[in-house]
Amino acid sequence: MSDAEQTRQNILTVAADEIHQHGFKATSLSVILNRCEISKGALYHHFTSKIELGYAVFEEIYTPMFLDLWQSALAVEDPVEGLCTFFTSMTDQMSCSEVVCGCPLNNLCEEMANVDEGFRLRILSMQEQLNQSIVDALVKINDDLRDGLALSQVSYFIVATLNGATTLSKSSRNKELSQQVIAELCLYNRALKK
Amino acid sequence: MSDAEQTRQNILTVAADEIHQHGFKATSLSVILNRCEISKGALYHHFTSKIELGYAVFEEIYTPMFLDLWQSALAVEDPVEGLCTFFTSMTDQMSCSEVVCGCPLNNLCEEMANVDEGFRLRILSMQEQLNQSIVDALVKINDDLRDGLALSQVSYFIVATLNGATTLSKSSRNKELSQQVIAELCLYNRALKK
DNA sequence: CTTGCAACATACCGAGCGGTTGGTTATGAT
DNA sequence: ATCATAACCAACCGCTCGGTATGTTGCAAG
Repeated sequence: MSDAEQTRQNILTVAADEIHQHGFKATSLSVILNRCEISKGALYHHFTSKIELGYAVFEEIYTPMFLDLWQSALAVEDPVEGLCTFFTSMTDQMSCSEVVCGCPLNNLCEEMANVDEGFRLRILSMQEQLNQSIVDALVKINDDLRDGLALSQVSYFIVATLNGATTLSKSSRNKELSQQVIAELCLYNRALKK
Repeated sequence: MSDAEQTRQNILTVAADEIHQHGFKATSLSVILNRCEISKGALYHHFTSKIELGYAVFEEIYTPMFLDLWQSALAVEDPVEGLCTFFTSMTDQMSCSEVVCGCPLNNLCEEMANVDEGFRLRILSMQEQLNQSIVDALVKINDDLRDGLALSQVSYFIVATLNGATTLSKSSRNKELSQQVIAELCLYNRALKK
């Protein structure tokens, strides 16, 4: 990787971390510059504006990380159990700081979806991709599932609950609440089967 | 109501609306001043700082509005059905702008809980109150419910899902997603019964 | 060996922010 | 009628923000 590309990647990584911690608007370019030990000229050489940097972070950092995580949870023989173990192990492994910061994509959706169309469309696209992935995985074991399930609706329900769980635990500063909600979510998941 | 109190209430109402629309940090005092047609001196006569104004909005506007809403949904013969009709009618009646803005308390939790301890504790207290109200309502019809339910866990699950639903629909700019999640939530709710 | 452009660095800009200061007007008790 | 104080106003302050204009360095092609 060339030096320039290295610099770009470094900016993206640091920016992703800052945005995760403080949100997009509260993320200061000067902090990114300090952490990267570069000048403002360097940043604006690679990105035309703050918001373009934000889009790049979304597309090149958050999106692949997110999709890979869910894909690995769904690409098992029993995706229902795959999701349950995914949710449980995720919350168990989360550090306190991660609990407080929440899910980067959920955060961005909350903060930016109703403010910036570029972010909104990117988030929307991701949500639709994710929903399709879950539906596909559930269709594969359709014979084991209860009749009359609206799978797309079920999928959105699962994602919504998960996001709500992480938001809830932001106020309690611990993962207990999150774990409770996820325990209940796993009960719901398993009840999808016959 | 005295003129001074009128001014104070006006500030609170306008600030509540601005915070709902743009979040706390992005809410500009000068916008509030313009909308209220008062000077900065007037605002700082009634509130010592921006964040104290935020606390006042939370306690005097959001909290009573929120608790009353839930209380009226729960204070019926069958709270399970009460919640279902509450959720459904709420999303049905929501205007597009309300869909985009989301729930004020959920927004504040996302934005401020991990930044300001004053907000965090107020939000946490509200969540605990709300959870207790739901649990109390469910206990009353315990005989009609399935055995072995963890009612507090169930209650947090419901709230988390509802919050997640509003967040989801921020990116799609319509209430379809929200309605789907809530339809599924009603199925879950009714399945709590024997 | 030069020349050109990518890859940075430095210094600065205007705008908006929350907050303060010093004054003015209205009100209500004495 | 007086006078303290509540209620309010206008001007300003320091600061940080995203963004820009200009200058410098290094490498790579010709």
